[in-house]
Amino acid sequence: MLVFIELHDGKKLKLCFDGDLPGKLLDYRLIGSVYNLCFWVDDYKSIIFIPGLDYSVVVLYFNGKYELYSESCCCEDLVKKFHFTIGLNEDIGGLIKLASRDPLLGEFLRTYRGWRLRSTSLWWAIVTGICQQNVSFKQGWRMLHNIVKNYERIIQVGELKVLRPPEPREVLDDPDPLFNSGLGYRAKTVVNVAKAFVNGDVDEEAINEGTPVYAESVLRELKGIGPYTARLAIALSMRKYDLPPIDRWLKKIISVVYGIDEKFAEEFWVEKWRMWSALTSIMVTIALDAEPLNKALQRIHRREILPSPSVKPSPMNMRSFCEIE
DNA sequence: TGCCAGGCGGGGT
DNA sequence: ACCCCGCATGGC
Repeated sequence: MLVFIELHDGKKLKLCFDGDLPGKLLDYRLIGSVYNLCFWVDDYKSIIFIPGLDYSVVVLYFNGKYELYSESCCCEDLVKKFHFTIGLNEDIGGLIKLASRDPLLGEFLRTYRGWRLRSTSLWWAIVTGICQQNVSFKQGWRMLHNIVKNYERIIQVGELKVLRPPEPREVLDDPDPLFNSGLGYRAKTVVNVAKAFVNGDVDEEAINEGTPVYAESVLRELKGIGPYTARLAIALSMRKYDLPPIDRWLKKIISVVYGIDEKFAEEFWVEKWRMWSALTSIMVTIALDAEPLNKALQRIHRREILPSPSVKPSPMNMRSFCEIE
C-alpha cells in the first residue's frame, strides 16, 4: 500500500495551451509508454516533463490530444520545447532507409516507425544512465522508480497530482531518500553529479551548443560518468545520436549478429548507422524487451526481434514496477 | 548460499 | 592503448 504524504509543497501548474497533434505519422501511445515509469503513464495518457527553467508538464493522450501546463505560461517557445521533447519533427526517413534490410532493426522500424524517444532534462538523463551501470534492465529501472517514489515530490497539474523527479538541489539538501533507493555505490556518483549541477560546473548551454564529442568530454569530467553514461545522457536529453552508448550487452549482440570481433563493434555500429547510432542502440533494447544477454541471444537466434507483450517489465511497458511494491 | 550483471576508475603492463 | 580487478545492491 502506497500512501503519498504531501510533505513538500506541491507546485501548481496552470493550463497554458491545449490542442491536437497530427495523427498519422506518430504513435503517441508508444511515445508515452516506452521507457516510462508507472507514475507517468496509464491506459490512455502519459505525463511528460518538459525540461526548462519553469516546471512544465504535458498531459499527452494517446489519441493526440494534449494539455500543456506550466508555472508561468511564459512563451510560445514552450510549445516548441514540447514538440522537441516528443521528437515531433524528428525526421527518421533516413534511418528507415538505412534499416530496410537490417536483421536486427529492419522489422522493428517497419512496425514501430511511429515511435519517438521522449527526451528528458540533462540531469535526469545522467541519473538514468548511472542507474544502468553494471546492472540488469530491471534493477536499473527499479532504482529510478525508487528515487522518484522516495523523494515524494508532488506537482499539481490541473486536477492531477503527480510525482516528479527530484532536482539536484533537492538531492543535496536531503540525500537520504537517494541512499535508500538501492543504488549501491552509484548513489555517490549521483550526489557528485548533483553537486556539479548546483555549483554551476555543468554548463548546459555550452554542452547543448557544442558537438556531441565536446558534450561527451565535458560529461566525462564528472567522476563516475564514462562513455556509456555520457552518450546515453546526450541521446536522451539532446536528441543527438552520433555517439552510440555501447555496453557489454549490445557489444556482444552486435558481434553475434554481424559476425564481427567485439573490438570493432562500435566502429562497425557507427559506420552502419551514422548519425542515428545512439538511437539504434536504444532501439535494440526495446526490440529485445531488454532481456538479459543470454535470453536476448536466444531470441535473436529464433528471430524474435520485436517486442513481445509479457507480464514482466520491459521497455514497452514498465507499469508492473508500481504493482510489485 | 553464492554468484553475477547493459560501467567505471585506478592500478598495472 | 590496452588488461584486470574491485565495487554496492538486488535478483536468481
